[in-house]
Amino acid sequence: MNLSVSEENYIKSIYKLEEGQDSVTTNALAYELDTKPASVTDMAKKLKEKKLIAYEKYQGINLTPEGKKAALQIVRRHRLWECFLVEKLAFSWEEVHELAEELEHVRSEKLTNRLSEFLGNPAIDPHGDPIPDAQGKMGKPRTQTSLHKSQAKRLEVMAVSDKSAALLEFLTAKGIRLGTQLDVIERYAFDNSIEIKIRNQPAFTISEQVSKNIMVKAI
Amino acid sequence: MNLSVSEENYIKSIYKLEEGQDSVTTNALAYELDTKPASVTDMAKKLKEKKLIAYEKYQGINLTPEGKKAALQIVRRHRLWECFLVEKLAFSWEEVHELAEELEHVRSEKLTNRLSEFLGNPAIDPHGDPIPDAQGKMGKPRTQTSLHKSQAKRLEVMAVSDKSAALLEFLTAKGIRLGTQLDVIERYAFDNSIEIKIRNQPAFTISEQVSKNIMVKAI
DNA sequence: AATAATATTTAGGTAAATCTAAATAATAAT
DNA sequence: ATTATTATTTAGATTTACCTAAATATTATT
Ligand SMILES: [Mn+2]
Ligand SMILES: [Mn+2]
Ligand SMILES: [Mn+2]
Ligand SMILES: [Mn+2]
Repeated sequence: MNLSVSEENYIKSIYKLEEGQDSVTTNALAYELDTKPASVTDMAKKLKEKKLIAYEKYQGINLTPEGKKAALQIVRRHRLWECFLVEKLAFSWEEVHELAEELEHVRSEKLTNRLSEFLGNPAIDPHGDPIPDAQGKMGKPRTQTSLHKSQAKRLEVMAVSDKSAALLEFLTAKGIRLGTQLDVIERYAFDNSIEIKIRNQPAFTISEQVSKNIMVKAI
Repeated sequence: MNLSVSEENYIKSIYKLEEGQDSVTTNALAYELDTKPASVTDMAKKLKEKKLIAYEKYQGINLTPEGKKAALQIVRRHRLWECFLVEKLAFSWEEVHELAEELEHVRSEKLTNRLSEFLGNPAIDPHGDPIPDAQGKMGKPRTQTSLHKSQAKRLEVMAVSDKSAALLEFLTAKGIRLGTQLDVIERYAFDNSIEIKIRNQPAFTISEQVSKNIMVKAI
């Protein structure tokens, strides 16, 4: 199956939005891809024709097994390139998503597998997300719990779900990265903000929007 | 100046064909890009509009200084990725051109410069071609002499001008790579074939098509 | 159940990059 | 200097991936 760059971006976004939800909505996909609902409907017809998605008018979109397989290959390439950029070229985690968005479209299994090998077959990317293997097998995310929902007092940061440079820069500035351990000092019911503390540094408060996107594990 | 992938491929091909010639012909460019002359005329108008080429109906095509600058950046990315693939991912020289043809279109100066640094700022690519620096400065090819034209008896292979997998595989099979030293045993006027010998190995004969594409330096 | 609000699709269009076939210009051969 | 050949351009289509505006479905609210 030969996919265009645009088709690949759709497939990848559908895969992302499908998680949790039982089907992906036209508007959600348009928003995710920064395009218009009418364009999504057009592409949905095309991807259905190619048997990569199940789609009936007004019924939402789901990947077929074939579509999911394609999605996992794209995700694999995306995350491997992110690793490369961070580990070999010393990019920071907020710079790599955008570049990987382009590099992911170079379709060569040999290149992908050689790159993976070169990086030591990494299992997670710079944002804590698992990397599918050559067969498309991917471990479950190491945790599904956000700092926002977690009840624990002492936590370790396992992943970040929003990959915008804005959030990632903010976290870096606050000293929060993968593996960072922190204590929850206080939760404020009024705005769901959380006061946290890293090691011996002074405590500080983060908003709900931030804590929702930090995935944690109790320690 | 924001160029599409297609525009970049045109610019790069014009740059390549311009060398030696004083201008590039519609048909030559169509052949090089594996497209039709009518398409070239269309694109010529567009690139002229963007001031990347000088073009008048029936008069052939030349890069403007701006166009040349753009071309050198693309060539730089192409050749750096080729180095990466060969030196870090253990690809052979006949596999890398096609992959670099795609990777070259990821436009990020930061990525390009970091990649160059990671590779130790290489000066030549796996085919012996010089790599432009960040400013677009490129050393002259180390030699302009083909094995076909050279009069010398003892030579060193400096570059290969045809990047087709067919030729490169052939050369590899015959034990010819960059830096290989060889002796010319005989030149046959009938078909311009040449008998050569590498070290202690038995001599063999190569055709004119092959010897034309091997760039050499007398030693 | 009727109406309002929201979501989705359709109709009809645009821009980029290609194509084929036909027309025209430039060059080579008589 | 004609004529033939080759090169190039134009005219008119096609495909992909978008768009806006209008129509239609679905869902939520009275
Ligand atoms: Mn992408
Ligand atoms: Mn990532
Ligand atoms: Mn290319
Ligand atoms: Mn090369």
